[in-house]
Amino acid sequence: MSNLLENLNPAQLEAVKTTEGPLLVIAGAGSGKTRVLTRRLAHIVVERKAEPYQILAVTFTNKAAGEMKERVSELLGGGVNSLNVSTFHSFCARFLRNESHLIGYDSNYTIFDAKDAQTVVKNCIKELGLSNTQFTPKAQMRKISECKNKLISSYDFAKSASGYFEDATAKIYSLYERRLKECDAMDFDDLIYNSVLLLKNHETLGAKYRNRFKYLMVDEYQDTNHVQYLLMQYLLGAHNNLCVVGDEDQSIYGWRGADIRNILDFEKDFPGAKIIKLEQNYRSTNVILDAASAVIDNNEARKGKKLWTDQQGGDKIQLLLVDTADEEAVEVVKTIYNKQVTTSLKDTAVLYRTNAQSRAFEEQLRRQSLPYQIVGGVSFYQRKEIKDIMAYLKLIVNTKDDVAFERTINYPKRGIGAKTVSDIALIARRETISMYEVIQKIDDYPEFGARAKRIKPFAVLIEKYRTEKKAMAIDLMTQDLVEDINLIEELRNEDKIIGQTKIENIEAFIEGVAEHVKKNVDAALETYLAEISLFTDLDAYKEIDDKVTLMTLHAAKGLEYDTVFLVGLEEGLFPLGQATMDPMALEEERRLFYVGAPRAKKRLFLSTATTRYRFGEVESIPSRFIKEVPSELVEKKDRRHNRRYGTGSHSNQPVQQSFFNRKPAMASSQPEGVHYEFEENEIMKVGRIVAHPTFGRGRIVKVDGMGESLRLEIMFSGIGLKKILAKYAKLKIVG
DNA sequence: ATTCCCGACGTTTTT
DNA sequence: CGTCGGGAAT
Repeated sequence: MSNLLENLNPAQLEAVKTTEGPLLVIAGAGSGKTRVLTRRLAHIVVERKAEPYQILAVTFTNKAAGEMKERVSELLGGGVNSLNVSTFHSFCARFLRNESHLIGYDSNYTIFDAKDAQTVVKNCIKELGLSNTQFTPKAQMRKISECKNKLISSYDFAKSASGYFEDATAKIYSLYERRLKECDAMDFDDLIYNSVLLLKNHETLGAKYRNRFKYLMVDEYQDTNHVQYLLMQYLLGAHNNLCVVGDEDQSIYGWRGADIRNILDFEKDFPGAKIIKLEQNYRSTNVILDAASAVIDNNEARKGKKLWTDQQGGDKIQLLLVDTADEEAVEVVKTIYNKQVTTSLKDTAVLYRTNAQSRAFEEQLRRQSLPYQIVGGVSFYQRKEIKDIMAYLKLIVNTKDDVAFERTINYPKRGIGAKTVSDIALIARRETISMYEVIQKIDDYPEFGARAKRIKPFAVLIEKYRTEKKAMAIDLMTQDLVEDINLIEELRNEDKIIGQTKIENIEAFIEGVAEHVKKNVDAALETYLAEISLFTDLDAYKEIDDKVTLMTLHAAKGLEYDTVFLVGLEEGLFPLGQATMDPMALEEERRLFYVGAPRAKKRLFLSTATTRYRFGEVESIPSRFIKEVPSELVEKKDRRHNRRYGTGSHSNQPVQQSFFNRKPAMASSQPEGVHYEFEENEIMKVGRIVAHPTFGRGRIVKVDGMGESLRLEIMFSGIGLKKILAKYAKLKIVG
């Protein structure tokens, strides 16, 4: 197995061979980080320093964990199942399955996703009688999450809270915690938070795990937050064998509590730590690296590192200037289309700052019949129909899960209205039992009259599957359940067209369960649910298909493509909104650019539009990041119809443009500063034939309002009458 | 209980 | 254009 140490540059070799004591590996983009991590792990095993199960390696995504596991397994000649390579969240979830009884949780506790958690917060705000405009679930959830990431309990928070707003948040936080506990549920943050508390407060437990793991490794260390940092501290035994790999310049999760100090202070935290820098890049051309380096050089908070490559030169970076987001998509797709001959589609990616930007590209790619896939956005497991069926399964596993109860009790319809549900909730609170328990004993509560009859079958149904899940393969059980509740029928009735895709999703879900069963005979529903609760869309992504990939910059981390289009480089979009005002946030945006650019191996395209719709139509000015790229590395392509603005010039007079008046304006190449005040109705009048991106062709039958609030009623062939707000619908006039 | 219509909101990034 | 909540109609 001596080949473990072959084909490594000196720094990489050093990192692989340094197995003892604290080690920080600073790994620039494309510097062979994964190679080092996997070789190092395999090296420890081969040298018999530890058994595979005594090594713990943590990453952030399931995908990264899966890859690492696979590659280590290959290096070791396969068949090694006992490797502990997992994400922070899944490691903790498993840990808690074994140990959560110590904090009063059942081992079959439920994991609430972000949306479930927010629903609970919303209910708490309502229950406390607080104004839901002053206290939005989103903002409160964020504060709670922030606390948990810093290991601040609701109790601690309440103690230090001052003023009306903080007091209210404290109340929401503690009620939220109580509700979670009552549901036997944890949110994402709890998984790590509770694990840390357990290790901290139960000395014997801590000792057990510290004894067990002889080597710890953390990938993407720059993205760890405080609790994650603590988790590693509590797992780290006296041997001090902690290896962290990261790159402070790639820290892009500050908004999720990632604490860049973890990596910056590593030497302070672990005296005598060895530091190895991997600075040779094996991925991108010199041009691309120079551009990325030049931009990141504008940041203050960094250790300083210089990436280099021996691939000299390379294609210049193409800067594309266009008028609108739509034309940006047209130009990008045109370029992809022409490049197909030289670059296969699977080696091409379009990266953007926000998911909302994907639409225009999707539309154009579809128009050109170029296959594409979107990574991220609405994940499969977040779709309504999937969450619905999962809610049934969750309730079957954990009847205390009131969120699942409320989701399933009247879907598909059983004639149980809001009133009955809130009555059930009230009694559940009063008796401190779960909502499900209330309906099980419904006859005991005189509050329910004849209505109770309608609820009973639901309890019978759930009980049936609680028994069935013990005796039956879970894929067959799920299939049964779907038939039992008539879900397919229900979906078909809701909407003919949309229903069909939902039905397909349900079928795909069942297929997924079946696959899981194939891999794990006797698979338990409990563990399967736990697993998929931590899945993301990213994890399913494979680069096998020959498709163009569309995703956010965040999602692109760790991936690489021959050709990359970095789009929407405009002030306010990238860097995004508030970040332009806040220096720290701006640095994070800059790091995001630094993460994104070297995703390109050979060719990098940047693009900017001069107008873009974001909350009304606003004029965009080019991103400062464009100016930070040395101009000799850039080739400019101006595809604007109306070149009123230079690349860097600012127009202090925003041009009021709506979708409708823009078209004629462009055609007639107007001089600067002209306002195009068309009477929209001139164009959008009854009888006109228009094309809608999703509904197809249709005829305008009614026009209402004007300007921003112009409303149209359009009769679409095959679909029917639709009411549409013209401001948003991307309509084209056809006749 | 359910359905439908209106207005008000909203967009970062994700385990 | 989505989702959500409120309120009225059925």
